[in-house]
Amino acid sequence: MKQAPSTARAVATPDESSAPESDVHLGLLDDLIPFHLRQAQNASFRAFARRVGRSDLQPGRYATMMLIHLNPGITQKTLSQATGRDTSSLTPVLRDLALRGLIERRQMPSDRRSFALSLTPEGERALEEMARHAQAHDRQVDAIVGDMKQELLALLRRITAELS
Amino acid sequence: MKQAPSTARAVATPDESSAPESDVHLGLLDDLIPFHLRQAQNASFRAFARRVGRSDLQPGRYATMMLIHLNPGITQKTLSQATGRDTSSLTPVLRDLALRGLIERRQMPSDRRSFALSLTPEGERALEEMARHAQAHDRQVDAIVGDMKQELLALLRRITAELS
DNA sequence: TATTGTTATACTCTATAACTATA
DNA sequence: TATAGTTATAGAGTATAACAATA
Repeated sequence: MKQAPSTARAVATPDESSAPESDVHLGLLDDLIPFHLRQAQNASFRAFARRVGRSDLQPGRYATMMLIHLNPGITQKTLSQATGRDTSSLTPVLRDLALRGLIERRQMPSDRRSFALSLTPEGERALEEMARHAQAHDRQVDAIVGDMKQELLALLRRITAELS
Repeated sequence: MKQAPSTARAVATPDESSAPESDVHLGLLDDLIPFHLRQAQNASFRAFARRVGRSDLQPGRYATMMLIHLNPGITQKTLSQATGRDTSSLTPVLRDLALRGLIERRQMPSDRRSFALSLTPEGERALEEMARHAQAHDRQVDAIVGDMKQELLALLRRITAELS
């Protein structure tokens, strides 16, 4: 992910606009959606990680567990599609979660190649603890966005859908 | 980074809303800004990477080079602040770019602890080639967002600023 | 003492290719 | 033949801690 600028500018002389971090010139970057999408996502992730701190469950595992919680019996294939990852990326994550007793994998009788995923009671507890941090984070971002939330969500969903 | 949901839902029975990837239930996730921020950023990055293909310059290097281009003489410290990374994360990236002849590092006479970064002519050429891909990507995202672009940029900038 | 940057090290996330087992 | 998932392997990106050079 990253940004996407445009024509390169000759040398210095950039015009600043908003100065997100320091007084670094962003030039044309400042008008590009992919750039700011990344900056915002990055800031949001770090803020969330800061909240979670040295918790047992790391931020990266949260979406995975939440999706399993919301879709008990989901297979790895479906889960990988939902998050846009290859199934091989999911294997070590799920193995780790299973080893720690947070998820359960049951071979499906109908198709023994597949495994139905679900959270264990301990997994549900871990998820709820993480959810407390997440809720605080969500509320903070909601407050920043204010009454534009629905419009923002609509735009983000559209970007995701059309670029997938 | 990830998303942040909230209260866990008991078992199945999730209400879907928008079905971004497959027909996976998103439940409360679907109403959370951090979640969709990540999904959109992820989709945007992948779309950009797809465009660039097996190019010499990878997407991850693009923002770094663009910022050096826009701010010739910038130091590693300032650059790391602008992108929210630790200086130690930047070291290998800059070393690689320097080895490939794309950037130049001049020790500053005023403070010999610092190095002034700039693109070489070859670096400028590489950046311009990458910028062509980026422009096409930018235009695609612009088209998706339509006339809401300025509002979206304003929201993303605000999220970045307030969570930093 | 404080700051810029590097080194050593480690961890997370991700992918590709080859593979197993099922279908 | 095609699909679900694993293994082996690799690469990108990031961080912390200890350090060197300089301020």
